[in-house]
Amino acid sequence: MKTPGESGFAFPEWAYKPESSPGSRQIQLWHFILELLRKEEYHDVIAWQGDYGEFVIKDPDEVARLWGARKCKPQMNYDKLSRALRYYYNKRILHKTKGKRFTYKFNFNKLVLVNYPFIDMSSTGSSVPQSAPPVPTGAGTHFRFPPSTPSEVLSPNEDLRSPGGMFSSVARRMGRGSVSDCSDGTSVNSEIEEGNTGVGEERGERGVSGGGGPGGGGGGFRSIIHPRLSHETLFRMYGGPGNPAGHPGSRGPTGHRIHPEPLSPFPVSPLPGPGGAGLLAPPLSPALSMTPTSHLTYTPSPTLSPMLGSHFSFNPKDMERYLQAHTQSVYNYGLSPRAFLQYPNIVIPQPHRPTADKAGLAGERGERAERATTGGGERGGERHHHPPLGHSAHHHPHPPHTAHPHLHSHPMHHPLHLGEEPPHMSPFKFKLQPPPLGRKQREGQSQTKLRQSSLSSGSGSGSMSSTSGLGSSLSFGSDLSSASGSGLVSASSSTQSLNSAGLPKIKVEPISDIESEEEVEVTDISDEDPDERDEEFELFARRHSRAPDHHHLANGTAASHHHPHPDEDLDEDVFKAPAPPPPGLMPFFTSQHTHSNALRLLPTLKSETTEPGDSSTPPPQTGSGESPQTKCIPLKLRFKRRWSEDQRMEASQEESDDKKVRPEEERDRERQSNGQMEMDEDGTGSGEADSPPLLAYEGSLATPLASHQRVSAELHRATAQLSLENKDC
DNA sequence: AGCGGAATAC
DNA sequence: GTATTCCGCT
Repeated sequence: MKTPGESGFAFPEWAYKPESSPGSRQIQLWHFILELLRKEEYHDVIAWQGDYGEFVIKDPDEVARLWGARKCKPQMNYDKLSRALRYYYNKRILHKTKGKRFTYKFNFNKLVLVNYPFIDMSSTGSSVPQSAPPVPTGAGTHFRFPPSTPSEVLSPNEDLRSPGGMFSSVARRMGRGSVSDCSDGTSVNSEIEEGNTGVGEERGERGVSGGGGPGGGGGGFRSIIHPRLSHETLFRMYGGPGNPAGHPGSRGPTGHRIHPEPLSPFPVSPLPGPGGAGLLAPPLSPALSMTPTSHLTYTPSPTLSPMLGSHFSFNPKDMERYLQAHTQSVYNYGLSPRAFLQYPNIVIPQPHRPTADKAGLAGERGERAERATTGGGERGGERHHHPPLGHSAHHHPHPPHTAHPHLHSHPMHHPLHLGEEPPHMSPFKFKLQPPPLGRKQREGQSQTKLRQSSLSSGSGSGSMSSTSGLGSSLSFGSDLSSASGSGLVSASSSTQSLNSAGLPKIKVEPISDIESEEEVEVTDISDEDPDERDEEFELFARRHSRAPDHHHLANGTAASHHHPHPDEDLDEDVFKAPAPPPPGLMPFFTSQHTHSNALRLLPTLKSETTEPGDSSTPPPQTGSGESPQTKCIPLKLRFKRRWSEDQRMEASQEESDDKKVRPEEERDRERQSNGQMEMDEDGTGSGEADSPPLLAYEGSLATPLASHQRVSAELHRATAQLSLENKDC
């Protein structure tokens, strides 16, 4: 399916189809929600508000009505609609903002951040608000993250959250897809159309699609990522192409968005990219991120990157900005630190968060004004983050349990650490911690435990929470390490390093992510912190987790396989793939993304890595030595892949875990595997699989040492390196 | 208000 | 696989 391979693009075939099949193809509620959110006409019924990605349903009944109209379910009501919304919790597409009525939040952070770390901000030109996650640009495309217009309430700074944009492609898709709509198959707008009736007719079709004109600013975005999903959507949202700055209010219905390509389903076609690049990526994910693989059908492959085709352009400044933004997001939104992992060396300034909430909510409308545009001003240095959020502060309120102190104190504190977080300044990014127990173990020890008491094991088994944290961190770390190759890696790396060097014979099994996921999820998806973290986490974890068999690590080749889950693969690549950096360079960019992207760019590499484009293609051989290219690819990578595959198997469980039950079979499998795995004690292996290393980021953060300068330098280096990679390899 | 199980529709 | 419908429980 996925396939884009065929096309060469990332987009799956289905993407091109308008219609779609049932199931997922039909318009999905979240798409619909986004659609409404992007339209000014509906601001009275639903609007962005609060944190990034957060929206409030001002008129539940109306929203339900609209939805019902769209789906031809006259009996629809908020209760039902909300049920549907709740199903998204597990998928991580959404979560409830606790304490706020009718307020939900999209999990964009992870999507963006994780998936598209590199973005060409420059192209965008505008500065990105911190909160807004950067968007990747496609080759030609630029995404604009920041929302152009906030629908409503954004504070000036905060715009970000509100994605004013639209996601044209999605919309289109929907439109087309909408066939099923009751309304008429035709309309593009169908979704809303109904709304038309109700609300405004004008919104007409065109509106829907809008894609983006680049309007103002920057954006043109047409690109997209994945058609199907949300990537696009998401991005667009942020980007707001239409006008980003544009503004909203003003534009009339007509104005709204114009879309260049009304027909095309995906707009994007676009991406003219460079070679296939065009595409980009698939994305990320929302699917991924959002959905764990299994959930969404469409799962796009996470592949990669946006960068594929595109250019990778990013300049240090941008990166900084991005990082900052990212940071901000993390802080504000409680993202997982993982995010930082990518840039281990970089130190990001911590955002300030205002404690106070944005009171703004109330004032929404007035505010909405144009803050969007301005956002940019600041820059990077420190953008203050004005965080959007006041809410950040308030969020917490809820639960004590969750309580993250994150607020004020370090941002990092997320719960992850739970209690432990040694700050460490060491150069290493990662902290060593004991790896979490394998699922099996855990289970074995106490199956019950998990649920019963998270606390129970505390350290050993690790309480759930803790465990997760660790696990993730570790795993991630490993990735990083591999990627970077350089010193960054610390602990975890050890294992990997071996791998890279030689190959690993070890099979590591990650500890299950599951836990972490579970934990998080279990705990509360809703919570911001946890959530996000989870999500990100998930991404990683999932990928890894799926391992099938462990088999052959030794070979290295094996890996290749791939195919397994396209998504996953991609993900893996994306995340993991670290190219081996030239030895000296890259310390910092090791991030998987980078590499992966780089790799992708390179044809040769590609083969190995699986491509981005499509997941479908598995790289055939990755044999180790085979190709010259190989050199480019680090053993580690291979190893990882392999590993990941192995994990996948397990992972699959994870997903399911998330929620609830896993099949026993899997469990068994896991157990077995675990048994093998145990070795990783260092965590490397293990951890890695799943999780990202918080640590790492912690460390980095913690270390003030790195200064911006340093960062810059690194960025430059990284850039340089990338170039190299591209060329060469 | 919100959650989530269960059955069911598509 | 998603969403709808119902419904009992907080």
